[in-house]
Parts: sequence; C-alpha cells; structure tokens
Amino acid sequence: MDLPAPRLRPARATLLSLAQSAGVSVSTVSRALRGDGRISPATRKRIDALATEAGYAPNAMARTLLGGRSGLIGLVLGPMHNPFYPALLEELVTQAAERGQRLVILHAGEGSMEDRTAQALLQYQLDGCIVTSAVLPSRIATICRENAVPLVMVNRVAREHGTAVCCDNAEGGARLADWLLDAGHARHAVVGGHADTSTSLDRERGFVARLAERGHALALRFDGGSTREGGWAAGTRIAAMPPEERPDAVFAVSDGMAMGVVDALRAGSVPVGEAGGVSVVGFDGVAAALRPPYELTTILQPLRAVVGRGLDLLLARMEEPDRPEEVVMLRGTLHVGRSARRPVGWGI
Amino acid sequence: MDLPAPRLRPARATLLSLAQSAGVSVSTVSRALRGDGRISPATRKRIDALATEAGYAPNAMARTLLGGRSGLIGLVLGPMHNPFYPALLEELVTQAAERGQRLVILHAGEGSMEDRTAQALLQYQLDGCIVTSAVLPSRIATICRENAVPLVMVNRVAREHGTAVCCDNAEGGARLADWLLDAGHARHAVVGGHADTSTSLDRERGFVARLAERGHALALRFDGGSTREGGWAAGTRIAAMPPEERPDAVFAVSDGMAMGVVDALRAGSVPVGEAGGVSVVGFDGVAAALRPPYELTTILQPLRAVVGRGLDLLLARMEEPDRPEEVVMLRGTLHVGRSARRPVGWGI
DNA sequence: CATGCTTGCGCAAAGCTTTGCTCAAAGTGC
DNA sequence: GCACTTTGAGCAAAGCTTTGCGCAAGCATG
Repeated sequence: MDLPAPRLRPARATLLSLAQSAGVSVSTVSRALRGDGRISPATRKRIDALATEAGYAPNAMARTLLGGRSGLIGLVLGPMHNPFYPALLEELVTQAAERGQRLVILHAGEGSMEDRTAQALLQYQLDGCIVTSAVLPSRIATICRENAVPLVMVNRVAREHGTAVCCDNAEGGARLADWLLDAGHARHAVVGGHADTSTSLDRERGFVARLAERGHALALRFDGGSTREGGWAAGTRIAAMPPEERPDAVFAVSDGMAMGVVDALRAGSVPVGEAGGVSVVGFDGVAAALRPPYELTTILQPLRAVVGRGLDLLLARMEEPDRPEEVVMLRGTLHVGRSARRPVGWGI
Repeated sequence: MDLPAPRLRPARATLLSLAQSAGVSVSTVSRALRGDGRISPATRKRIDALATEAGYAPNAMARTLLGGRSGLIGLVLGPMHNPFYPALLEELVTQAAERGQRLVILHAGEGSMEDRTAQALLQYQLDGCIVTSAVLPSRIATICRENAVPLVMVNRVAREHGTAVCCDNAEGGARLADWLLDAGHARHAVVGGHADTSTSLDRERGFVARLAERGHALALRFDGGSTREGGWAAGTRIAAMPPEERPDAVFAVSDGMAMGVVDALRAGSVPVGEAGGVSVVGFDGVAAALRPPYELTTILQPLRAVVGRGLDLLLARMEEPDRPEEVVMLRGTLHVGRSARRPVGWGI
C-alpha cells in the first residue's frame, strides 16, 4: 500500500472510517445516521454511538456535490453605520441557523463588489442570496439571474422587479404624520436619507403625502445622508433657527439620524418632546433609540418577521424557482416614546 | 441532520462540459485554466475563451473534497451594539476577500452558540475560525482544538492560551491617563465594560496603574456594561453630582460608552472638554466618535492592521499547525479631539 | 536508422456521500 | 420441505476537480 497523500488536516471521521469500526458497509452507516427505516435498531444504535464518540460530522461538501443544496446563503450587507443593519444581521444569523442554513458574507460596506467576490456565489454553490444593502449591487443581481440563484431583498425594494420583504415604509411615514398632526404640530421638517434608497424615499413620501392630505405642507427638508452625523448637522441647524421659524416637528427617516437630531437639539438647549420645544420622530425601532436618553417615538419594524419572511421566501424560491416574484410589506407599529409631544388626552 | 431535497439546478458549466465543447480531455481543461505550463498556448487560449463564454466557475466543493482548503473561515461575532464590531466586520470581510477567503458567520450576538451551529465548523471543512466575541464561546474553542482547526481571537485575549491579536489595551489606557494628568486633571473616574472581557479590564488596569504610578488614585468607578446606555447612565450620575465632588476626567473604556457619557453630561448642562467642565476620553476610535458632535479624545485602534495580522496569523496556522501560539499586541494611537482638555501649551 | 528527449495531452484514482438495485438470510404459510 | 415475502445490508455509480503517471508524436543526435 502506498502512502496516502500528505494531508494537512488530521484525518477526521468519515463514513468509511465508521463503517470499518462498525464492521458494516458505508451505505449502512449513511442510512443508519440518517434514520433510514431499513436499518435494524441494534445496528443503528451501535453506529450512532460510534459516530458520537468519533465526533463525526457529515461532509457538507460531498453532500452538496451530489446535487443537493449547499445549505449556504450569500449575504450582501450595506454600510454598517446605520444601527439597524447590525441588528438585522444578528436576526438573520439566528433565523438562518434555525432553518439549517449558514450565511456567507459576500460583501459589506459601501464599496462596490469585486468580480472575484461575486464569483464566490457560484463557486460555493450558494443556494440563494440575501441583499440588505440599500444600494443594490447590480452585479450580484445579474449573476443570480443568469444562474437561477434565488435572490431576496430585505429592507429594500427594487422598482422594476425582484422579490423583496420590507416594512411598509410609506404607511409608517403616514402614521407618523398623523401622530404629529394629532398632537397639534404645525411646522414639519424631514431629515431624509440616501436619495437612491427606496426605503428612505418611501418613508418620506408617505409622510409628506399624509401631511398634504390633511392640508399641511412640508416646511423644511434636510439631507441627513442616512448617518447619525447627518442628523446631528440637521439638528444643529434647526437649533440655530429663531424659535418662530423653527419647525416644531422633525421626522428623521431612520432612528440613527433621529438620535443625531436629538443630540444636536439638546446640545443647542432646545427641549425635545416638550411643549415649546421640538418633537422628533424616527423610524426603525433600533434598541438604542427606544431607551434613554432617546426614548424615541418611532415606527417599530417587525424585525423578526421581516427576516423570517425574507428567509422563507428565499427557501420557497429554491424549491420552486418559477414562483412569481413578490413584494411583501409588513406593517410596522407606532412606538410612543418621549421624543415627541403626544395628542392631548392620549394615554392616562 | 435534515437533508434538503435534491433539486436539479440548471446545469452549470463544468470541466466536463468545457472539455466536450473543446474536444479535449477534462484534465487538459483543468490544467489550461490553472495555467499549467504543459498546455500549449493555442489550446489554452481556446479553452479560456470557452470558459469565459460559459461563465465557468470552478466548483469549490469538489476542490475542497480533494483535500485542499475550503477557502472558508468561520466567524464568531460578539454583540453588535458596540459600534466597534460592525466596523471590525467590514474590515474583516474586505481583507478576507483580499486573501481569497470568505467568511461564514457561525454566531452573532449575546446568546450562547447552539451545538448544531458549532457542527457547521466541521461540516463545511472551515479552514479556520476567527472569534471577535469578547466572551469566548468555549464550545467553539473546544471543537477547534479537537479537530485541529486554527483559531485566532481578534480584539480579545484568553488568559491561558490561544493565538490572539489585539490593541495594546493596557498601554492605551496608560497613555490616556498620562494625557489627562498632563492636562492637570485631578479627579478621575472610569466607566468600565463587561467584567469578563480581557479588553475592558486591560484598558482599565493600564489606566489605573499609570494613575497610581503618578501618585493619583481612581476617584470613582461606574459599570457601563459596554453599552452606550450604560455610559449615559454613568454620565447622568456624574452630571447630578455637586461640582466640587464631580470628577473632572472620565475614561470610558469604549467609544460607545464614551459617547453616552458625553450625551448625558451635555443633557445635564455640564460642559465637556472645557475648563470647569468634565473631560471625557474613550477607546477604539470608531468613526462616529471622531466626528462632531463628539470629537472624542480616544485611542485609535489600528483596525486595518489588527484585522490584517489576525488573518495572516490564521493563514499561517493553516500552513503550519504546530506553530507556537502567539499574542500580538498592536499599539494604538492617541487621537486628540475636543472632548478632553489638553495639556497647556499643547498644539499651536 | 535506432535511440533518447521534449512537448502536449489523456487515463484514472481519490476525496466523501447518497441512493437505486441487488442479494442473502430469516420468517411465513401450506 | 417448498415457494414466497420481509428484513437488513452491500455494491456501485454519480457528482466535480486535481494530479501522478503514462503515452504518442515530433525532433534531434549518434
């Protein structure tokens, strides 16, 4: 017998090694481990014990090669400075694991994706791809389409096509407008996000439309660039305005920016959420925004549901590639905090 | 052990399909694509063109099966509410890609890792594992050790053993102490993080030790729990103290907490970084902390270098599993912002 | 012309699992 | 005792790449 090729790794348990210890064939071990009824309980028990002792883990590579699924999902992450995305990531990892899938990060951050990176999608036989980035890297979309790899967008929607799950952003924006109007606010400002993300635009659009329906116009608009600093800059300018010109309500289209606005107002000694001050509302419901010192009035995204539906949609498209594309909008919940004045008579 | 149903993927190009179109053998295609010198330029050119046209991507699963490396690295992420971790993640993804590796997320967040998740490490033949979580999930460490999978900790160090890369936390803490003392601060407070993370403890220890060396004692200590809210709570208590008892310098052991402290002080109308106010310093140098409204004086972690060394160490251990364990400490840089009073005569 | 070296490429095995078939032994009914 | 079903398990192929070895043709040398 010739020497086996020098392996870097110490030999792990395989079906073959288990079969040899158990004195049965490889196929018997495979079937025993997978719970095939044709194997007698005695044999199965013996093999199970052996496998546990040897710390056997089936080789996913070999399994995938047989034409099954890899159990791997590609993930394209957007810029991480918006605190919503880290939360989304955590939830995605957890729920993917619950469904027996792992996430392979294809990209994170603002830069564009390298070609070599996109190739990984094919090399590793990824079962599908989730894009949470607000800016859709169209390269990955093309590759997915050409190779029939299902792709689902989470927290964003492409205008033309594609499957997506997101919060009903326009409705949330409208709900916030109602809330502010009901509380008697008269001069409204918006701090917008990236101009090219459906999410930011829809929130703003829903807000402004509801304002208009109820006979109000937007008094002021700032570009917050979807960053906390952008919010702070807007808040600083608001704080610097003479009180009579100052908006009494500010809708920052994401909590990150809203927190920045609050910080700036407070730094400028403008009270937040009190009569005579400025009311600030946000969107997303990230943990930090709900707690002191912010206690934002905001729209709570149903994060668990958004992620769950996203993954389910992706899994469904794996089974049934010709499924029609669909866009799922989940309604958020108005969370009443202390950052905005409340309608008279509300609560207590 | 649930196996996904076998599904027929649309046939992708394989070496075999390319070989048939080119009228050569599979091995010739393989060698041509890999640039083996034995293939004539003419043949290679023809095959290259064919491969490009067919969008061929080598099957990483098959390649891995041959005993080579998978090109996959497992990643264990800590709780994402500390803004340092999202930044670390971005950098990791980028640099892993530069080295031709992908990251598979094994775990994110505070919860403990499920066994099934840990199994993925073996099933997918991961080449190595990076643990950035401050709290080392010992389960994964055990699995790595038993299966000779290299593991590198980034931004944390285990007391007993293991390979790790981190900022020189104690030295950074000491540098901050010097800076505050040089500027004439007299009453020092620390806002600490998790009691069980080496990173937080080392920073605090280095700070207090230098204070002691120079004849000062720590006046006050708060537990900030490594969260921004924890920092805010500490800042609130500081703001509520009578000015004569109040510390004039606060070291929050991470920027996230430091920002919370600053917010709370300002909300309590305590000036930050000015004479007669409170100086606040942090640690990490996350982007948000460097910009307005915080402009923190802090220790800049050499993030790119930390990640780079971490990956290099991991790759080195793949080649040479018996390499001695090592701990690499990279020195941070003092970044002078506006959140702390400066020594007289400094600058200008 | 015989021999030997290059050049260029094919053969086949290995790596690990899953699964359709095949097959032997044991059990059942008459 | 015989034919037949059930039970339990093995054989072998497939899935895709990589790579050691072999082989044929072309060319130069003696």
